[in-house]
Amino acid sequence: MKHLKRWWSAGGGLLHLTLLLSLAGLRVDLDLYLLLPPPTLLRDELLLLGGPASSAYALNRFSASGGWGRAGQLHPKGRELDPAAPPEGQLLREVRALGVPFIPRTRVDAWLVHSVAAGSADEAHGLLGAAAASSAGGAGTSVDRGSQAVQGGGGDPRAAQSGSLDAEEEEKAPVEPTAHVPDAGGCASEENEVLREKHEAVDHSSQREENEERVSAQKENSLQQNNEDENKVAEKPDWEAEKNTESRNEGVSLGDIPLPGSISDGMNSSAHHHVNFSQAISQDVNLHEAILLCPNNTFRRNPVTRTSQSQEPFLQLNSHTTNPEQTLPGTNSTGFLSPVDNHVRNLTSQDLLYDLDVNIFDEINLMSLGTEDDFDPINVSQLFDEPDSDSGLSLDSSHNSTSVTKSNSSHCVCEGATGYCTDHESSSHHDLEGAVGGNYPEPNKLCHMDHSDSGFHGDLTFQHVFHNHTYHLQPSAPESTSEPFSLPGRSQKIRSRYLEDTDRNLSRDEWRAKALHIPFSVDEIVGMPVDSFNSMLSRYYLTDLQVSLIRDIRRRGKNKVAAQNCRKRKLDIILNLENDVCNLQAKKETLKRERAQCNKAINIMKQKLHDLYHDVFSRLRDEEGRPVNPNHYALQCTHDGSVLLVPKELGASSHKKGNPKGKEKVRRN
DNA sequence: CAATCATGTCATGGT
DNA sequence: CGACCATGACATGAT
Repeated sequence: MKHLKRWWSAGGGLLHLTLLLSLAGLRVDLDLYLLLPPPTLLRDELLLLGGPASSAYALNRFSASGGWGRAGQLHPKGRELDPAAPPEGQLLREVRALGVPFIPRTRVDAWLVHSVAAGSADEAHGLLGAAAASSAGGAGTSVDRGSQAVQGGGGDPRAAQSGSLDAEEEEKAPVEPTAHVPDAGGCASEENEVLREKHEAVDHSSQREENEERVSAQKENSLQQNNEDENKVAEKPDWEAEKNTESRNEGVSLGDIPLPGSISDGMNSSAHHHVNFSQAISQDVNLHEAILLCPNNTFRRNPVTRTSQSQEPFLQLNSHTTNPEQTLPGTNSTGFLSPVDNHVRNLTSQDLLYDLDVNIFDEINLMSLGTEDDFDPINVSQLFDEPDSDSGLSLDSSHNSTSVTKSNSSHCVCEGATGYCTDHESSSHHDLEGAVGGNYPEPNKLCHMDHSDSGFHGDLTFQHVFHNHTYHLQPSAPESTSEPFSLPGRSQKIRSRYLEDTDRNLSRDEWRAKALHIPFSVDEIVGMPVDSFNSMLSRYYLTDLQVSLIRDIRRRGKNKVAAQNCRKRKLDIILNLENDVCNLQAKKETLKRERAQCNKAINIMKQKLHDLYHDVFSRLRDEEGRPVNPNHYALQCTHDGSVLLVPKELGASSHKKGNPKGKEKVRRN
């Protein structure tokens, strides 16, 4: 869908509209053909792409009316497609002239049609009829594949039967993921068996070589495209577009499901039709791996669930798109249909499966991208080995899940599905966004998934597909009680991963919460009032581990804030004390200065008094007219204000006796 | 490489 | 008694 968006944003016009419709036709056909979201979702996707709503609805009406027009030409199973349609070579040229990268998938379909047309007419009618019925069914018409085949084809009942058979066997096939390519026949319908028999005379070895070359050539371009996707993700936070991208890729990916392992044979036969399907082959292989892996991953973990809940094929998902809750049990593919407006933050086992599967299909998309256009083996190897990648964390080295994906763009889908993000993270963490504040459609009981015992040790590709999911749950056990990487046996990559996350403002608790799929943000957990917090815990089905982690997060968060406040307070106190010290020191200096001034004034007063004293004595005269000696006499003031001249030796005694003996009144001259 | 700082976390006590 | 807060002590990473 990002291609769609690119084209859409590149310019409007009838050409683009036609192209969109064509692609939509392909998508819708894939939807019906491969049990992908119905055209209603396509409408939403187009809306989310930013295109005019009228166009989206026009698409819906268009598809509902069955008028696929060019879509029918694009897709060999389209309603208007007939054997007289232009050869796929011309078709592909036309499409390529429009810049449509769906060529590979179209090739496959075109090949399928041509193969069927060249072979059994009844089979062709069966397939085409089913496809035509699918197209005629229009947007939003949720019909299971079998009924489609019966209704549309009207002829070959095997087509209808094959629909359900495919769906069932698609779930069973993943039991042996490593043998998916040859075992893809497990998903094969009877038509495909016929096709396989029809083309098995072709040289397989040469085809493999050609495929390998094609794969490497395509993978070189894939990473470039992937980088473009990442850039687009970085500059485009809306997860819807990425979801659409994933959906498109899934559509392309899943589109190859009905073309089982025999498709390689079919590709060989396609040479008769002058069509190079090697690209489609590589795509088909990877996508088939993906589709095989998807249910395998989910059900491998819980075989009981697989047998008890997953009996419904994918088509059930498709038929219940408008009511996703009904499609949930055991069908992890609900991730495709994750409605945006579902209830937020209901953590369920299906939600976990949803994340799981979405991540898986993210990887699938990566692979399909890698095989679709460009592919760089070196980059891909880095993609698997790079510890700094974003989408996953391999917590358990025993899983060999060291591969870390760079398919950030696809991971945005998860975030988009959940639609709740509190962190200022780069798009690289979008695969985890759902963990914190996720959008979960139904509050079922949480299924604590333990991927550690999944025992999956597939090849690198499969590890790549699975590593995200090992990440989700690995930290759960030790995480609640210790640091993410405090255990001595932990991988260094965990540490680097964690440090990376912390560098991106992803706190430890956020990291833990995401790891345990806590459906609340750390801020919520910490800042929520206690009543709301308790009611929240009671409202959601959370495991003890999750509750414990949530409480720990709350405790740590509050204590962290308290510690910050405490330190801030302490610093304030220290600063205040320092200010007090400064103030007191300044006051002390001031007092010192005042004291000095006072002393100086006192001295001045003393001097003046002394001068006055001597001046007074110099003016005094005794009875004989002689100057009074100040050493023998002293001046003494009385209460009435008179001044007496008292002899010093008599001063003390006179003080006792009252009136001095030789007391005289001072006479001023 | 040690010292210092900043921050998170835990334990503990008080409210 | 539980929740919350304050704070000392410790660990760890950064500078």
